[in-house]
Amino acid sequence: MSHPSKLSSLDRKNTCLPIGHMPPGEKVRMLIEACVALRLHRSRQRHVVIQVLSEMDDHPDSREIHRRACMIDPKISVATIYRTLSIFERAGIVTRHDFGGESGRYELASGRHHHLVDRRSGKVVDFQDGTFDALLKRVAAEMGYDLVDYRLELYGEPELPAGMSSGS
Amino acid sequence: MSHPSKLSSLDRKNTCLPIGHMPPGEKVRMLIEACVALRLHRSRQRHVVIQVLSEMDDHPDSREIHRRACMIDPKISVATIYRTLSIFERAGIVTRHDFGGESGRYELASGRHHHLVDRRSGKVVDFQDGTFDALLKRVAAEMGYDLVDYRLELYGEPELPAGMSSGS
DNA sequence: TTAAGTGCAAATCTTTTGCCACCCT
DNA sequence: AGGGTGGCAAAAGATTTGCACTTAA
Repeated sequence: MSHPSKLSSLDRKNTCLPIGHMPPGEKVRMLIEACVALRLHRSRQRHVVIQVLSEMDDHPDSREIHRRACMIDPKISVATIYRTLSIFERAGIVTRHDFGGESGRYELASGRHHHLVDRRSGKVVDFQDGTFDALLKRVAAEMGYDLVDYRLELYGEPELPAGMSSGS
Repeated sequence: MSHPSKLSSLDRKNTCLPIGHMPPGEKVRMLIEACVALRLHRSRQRHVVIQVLSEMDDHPDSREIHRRACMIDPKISVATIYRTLSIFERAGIVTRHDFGGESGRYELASGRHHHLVDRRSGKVVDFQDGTFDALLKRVAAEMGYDLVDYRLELYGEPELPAGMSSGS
């Protein structure tokens, strides 16, 4: 707890940023705004992370995010990456997933959507479907619970259009 | 890969053992049978793990499983626990989950069911619902994928029957 | 007999932290 | 000025692995 910052009040908020498919530049602006709201210093490193996050369209792990950050600022440390991601996660700016099992993978929190992991390539496809929310809320209620959150991940193999050589 | 064993052929099979709510003794018998099928030596330690797995009705992590195993055989090592669980997982005998984030949690693979994590107590409630399978298969197909597997976890807070003091 | 299995400790890997210098506000 | 921050390296925690010894088949 050497870096408690003043997140306490903004901790655990459920709001997601209204980031759909806006251009990176706009995301950057929005993330900086979020930092201002959080009363975080706008340090050079923080800005680098923001830039990396804004340009992501996949779900990289911490190591990969660090690598990308290093391409902008070669001396940024892993600790900073972890600390920043951790703060951003608690503030609801990014979401951390545990897809494979190895290391956590991140993405910008952008409203409710789900993931389909391509077992062949490891790629993650995002998709939306409002059907689940109501259905799952009902399921939880039947067991006596208020649905706070849920995780839904599909694992699939790409359908082969016709006869194609399959790997492996 | 110093212990490749002969799992290769039985690797990645999708079949789950038909273990519903059968008594522990029967589970033990069934797991031993599975070991025979896998051509695994029936060592003392392996039997201890089987016994522990058979008596579980929760979702303990490796450390907890080791602790329980130690109550039967105090000299069983963590390495053995990990190695055995790993083999069992690859053979489809147990399933490993990443609920919290800390360490993996295990359970006997017993057909399709889902989890609702009680945010208040950390307890995990299992439930079944055949509705999802067809629905998700369709969703995946719409994106051009064959649904191989999926993960669905609900996080909820227990509904308070009436007026009760809430924690936090 | 002999390959699989085990224990132990060291090695990996990911993520967190203590400490101190430094920069943003 | 002063507290939030970043870097570095050590720490922590989970899981894996090399090696020599046991043991099931």
